[in-house]
Amino acid sequence: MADLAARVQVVVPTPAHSSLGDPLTYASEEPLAPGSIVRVPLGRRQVCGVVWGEADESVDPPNLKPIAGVLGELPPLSPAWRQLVTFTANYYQRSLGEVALAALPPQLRELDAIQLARRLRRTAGEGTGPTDPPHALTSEQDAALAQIDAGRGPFLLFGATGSGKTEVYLQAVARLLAREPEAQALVLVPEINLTPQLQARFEARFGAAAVVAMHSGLTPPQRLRAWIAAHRGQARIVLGTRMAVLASLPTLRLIVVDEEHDPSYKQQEGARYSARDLAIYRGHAEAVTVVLGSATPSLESWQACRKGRYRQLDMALRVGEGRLPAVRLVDMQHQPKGALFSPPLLEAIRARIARGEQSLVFLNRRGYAPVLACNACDWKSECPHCSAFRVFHKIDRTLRCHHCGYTERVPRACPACGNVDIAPVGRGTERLEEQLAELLADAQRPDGTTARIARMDADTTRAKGELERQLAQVHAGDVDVLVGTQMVTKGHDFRRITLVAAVNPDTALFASDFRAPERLFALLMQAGGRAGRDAAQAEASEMWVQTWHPQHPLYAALRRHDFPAFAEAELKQREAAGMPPFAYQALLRAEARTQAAAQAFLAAAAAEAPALDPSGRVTVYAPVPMGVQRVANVERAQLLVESASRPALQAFLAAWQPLLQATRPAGLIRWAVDVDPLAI
DNA sequence: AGCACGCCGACT
DNA sequence: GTCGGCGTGCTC
Repeated sequence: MADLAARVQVVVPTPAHSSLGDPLTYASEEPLAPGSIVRVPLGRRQVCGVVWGEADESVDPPNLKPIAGVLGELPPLSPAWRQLVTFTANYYQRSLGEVALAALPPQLRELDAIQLARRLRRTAGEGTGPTDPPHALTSEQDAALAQIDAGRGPFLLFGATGSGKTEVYLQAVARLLAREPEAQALVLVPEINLTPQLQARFEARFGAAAVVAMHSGLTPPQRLRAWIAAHRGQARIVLGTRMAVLASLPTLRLIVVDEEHDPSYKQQEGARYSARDLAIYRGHAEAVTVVLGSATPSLESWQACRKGRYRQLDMALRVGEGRLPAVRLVDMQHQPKGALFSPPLLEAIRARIARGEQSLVFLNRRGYAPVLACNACDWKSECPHCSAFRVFHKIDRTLRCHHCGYTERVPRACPACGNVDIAPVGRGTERLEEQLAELLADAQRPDGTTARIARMDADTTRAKGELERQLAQVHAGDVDVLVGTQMVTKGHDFRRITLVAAVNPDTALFASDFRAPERLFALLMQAGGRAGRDAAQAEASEMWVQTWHPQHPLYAALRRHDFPAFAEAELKQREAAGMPPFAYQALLRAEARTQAAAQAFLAAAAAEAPALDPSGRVTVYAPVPMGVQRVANVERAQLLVESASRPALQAFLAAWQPLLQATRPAGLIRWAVDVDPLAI
């Protein structure tokens, strides 16, 4: 072999459980700076990797391969970025390479040095300059900003919907850039859908050239361009979804996490990180100001404020004359049996239609009905590949499995007994739309025409551009009643909506998932926030909740728009039950051919536990099948690990990892650890 | 995770 | 007789 003087350690995108979790050693003609992006041979293929350091001279593996290429035109990734990746990999039990490469734009993996050089020469367009001057601040906004200016936080900006949190973010960024023109700000939002609106506001304020978007909806070249602009410190403001928290930002000074309670911040596959938690870590490690914003903060963040770890900034008032809608609870026990819409709600919707106002009705279930059942035998529309029912979609007469996607035409007769009398059980948004159309057939708009009802959910917005088209329709006033899943409650600014109704939210009150009430409260508050955004209509705005438990404390707090009371009550329960945020959790998940094989792996893993935790600070529970036990013919089971001490849990997981790698029973397909799971 | 090699069922 | 199923093993 040629004289390759240097040895470098390189992280490559291999999973932690492949026994290739550690950096690999390669030969190089010259030393390479840590953080350099390289291409290296791995087995029979070539992969992208990141130089992590110099290899120990004493070890001399027999078959050192040489580095295949270096993307030398890019500055190396900074020590701070590598530290962030290291922390993320350790904390979430993944390999360095998997996290590092997931944080780089996918196209970077395919380019060689020459192709990259060509891309780098292409300069970015000018774009429009700022058009929107700073708005006048309320005293609450002013006070919040003063605090953000004075300290690093982390801050929790607790502001009602409509209290002007976005203006605080904008001016916090403006003040930062005025102070430090080279600084960078990172603004995170929960969903791709919400980036265009926010991007428009930031571009209007700072000019298009200052802002780049970073999310999975971009094309590969757009993503590469955005990443490079951030990495070279050219982009002043990076606006993105959770993935953006891992972006290379050499002069980062401020991180904003909008709607910090939103579950979308937790990645649900691969490295299952929480972008909100990593933002906090990054703020701490890189001396960066962090602002979390929400009208309904996560109980984790709320508790951190109570303990003085975060600084709470209150903004209780709506900007202008706006006020939060009155909450009306309909006691369904006093309504006609089996009615999906109670008469008073229906009446309220009619009144809105007659006045030319809009209503928003939501139900968190797609399709026409969740199950189709035979009236003669016990056949139900089970999915042959999953332990779940296929959902009846009337619109194209299909039965669709929402877990594996398996779709069939609805049978003419019962497949089991031949009976033609098969009927939908339960209801989804399609059926809601249909029933509402019948019930409101005689409702008249101010001009005497009939009411127009539309539905918006994942099914109607799947096609590209459909979401925007439907939103525009609502804005234009072409819709009187909008029916949808909870996607209609997120962020969209519907000016003419004066009634929001939750048709059947009770299920979350008694769900087995201990976070269900927290999510329900946030959902209902957010939904209520859709109504009465226009000050002129705020008086008439109402949030309707149909419930069988009108006396439930959650609804009592909702009625007063009293998140603090809800949070106090919920935290008290969590503390008594020893649940997060008073305990830290991790799940070990296994997928296998058979349920027995999945559980055997988990049981073997659990058997190792006592030796790893002699002080007994970590509790390992028994393996259980997952809620939906079988998906696409794969059996799934999981095991909960819990500790009151985060370091104890972390130490346990770190010690457990190599043992898990060694346990490989027959039939096991894969396994993964989920640290700080959102649902168990 | 890829991507190989390696042994058992239905097609030209 | 081959094409191809996916089970196990390896990658500096």
